[in-house]
Amino acid sequence: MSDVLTILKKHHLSNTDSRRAVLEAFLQTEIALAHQDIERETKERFDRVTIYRTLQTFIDKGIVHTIPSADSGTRYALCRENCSEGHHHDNHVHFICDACGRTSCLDDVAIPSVSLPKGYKVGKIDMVVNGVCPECQ
Amino acid sequence: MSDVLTILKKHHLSNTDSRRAVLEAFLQTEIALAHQDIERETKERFDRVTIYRTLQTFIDKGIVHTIPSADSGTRYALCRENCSEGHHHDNHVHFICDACGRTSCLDDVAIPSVSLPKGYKVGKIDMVVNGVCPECQ
DNA sequence: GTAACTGCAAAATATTTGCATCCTT
DNA sequence: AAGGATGCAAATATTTTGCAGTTAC
Repeated sequence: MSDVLTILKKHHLSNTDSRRAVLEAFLQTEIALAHQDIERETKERFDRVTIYRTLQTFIDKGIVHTIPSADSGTRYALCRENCSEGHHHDNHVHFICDACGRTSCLDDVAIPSVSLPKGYKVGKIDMVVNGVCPECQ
Repeated sequence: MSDVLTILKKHHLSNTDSRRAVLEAFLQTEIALAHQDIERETKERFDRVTIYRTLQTFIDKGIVHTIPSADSGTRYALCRENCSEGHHHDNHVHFICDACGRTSCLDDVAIPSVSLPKGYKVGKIDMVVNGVCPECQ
């Protein structure tokens, strides 16, 4: 069974055209995708709204995560492991290349721990590095 | 001379109503402000567009910085020090409270260093912690 | 067959641009 | 006086919602 169907089954999601196409778009790339990238990758076969809803479903189920950014818009990437419904565990650093604009997950770089002042309860931690990627050097 | 005028003068900006009002809004709060917060704080005296342009000017001059977020929209906070035109040096952790929704700068918490794989050139690093703030515990 | 998913229309929200006018220096 | 800043109108972009028709199981 294909990866795509495995993922859908694992998360108890029905097997629809748009879910398969969006998942395939993620599996075929190393980088994080913006909503617009996904429309293009799926060859405009699906309505914009359907893609928004599909992405939201995937986020709810722990299949993809969003990457924070101050400048560019929201980007999405596959969760590599351990994410379950309603609870993301992404613990890796994200990298945004200022030259090519691409966002990627550095799956092998763990977010270092940080200690906050007394009274703060820590949930999720995001770390986003901007710079120049190896391809653009 | 007021803080506000000192800041404007330091960055060679003309002394206008909207710039004074926006700066005062930042000086009167501990938390990061969204565009909409600023409209409210300045009592809708200024056009939405003017506030966008004022904020962009402040970012360009190194007076405020934006805080990345995956969910909520862009938020802005004063740079405490060391930022100069075209170059931000914010090295502190940002905190977003999931209970009250407020975003704040933890000026005393430095972003820990992280080493990336060979080939990546590091520019800016952002760290955003989500959780529950002391007031909401 | 039924609940869930999709497409379309439209609303709501966010941000940018052009231009004429006004204000700061 | 001159250049920059502002307000208004409008364009553009992004995301959400309602609803009727379609599809997966």
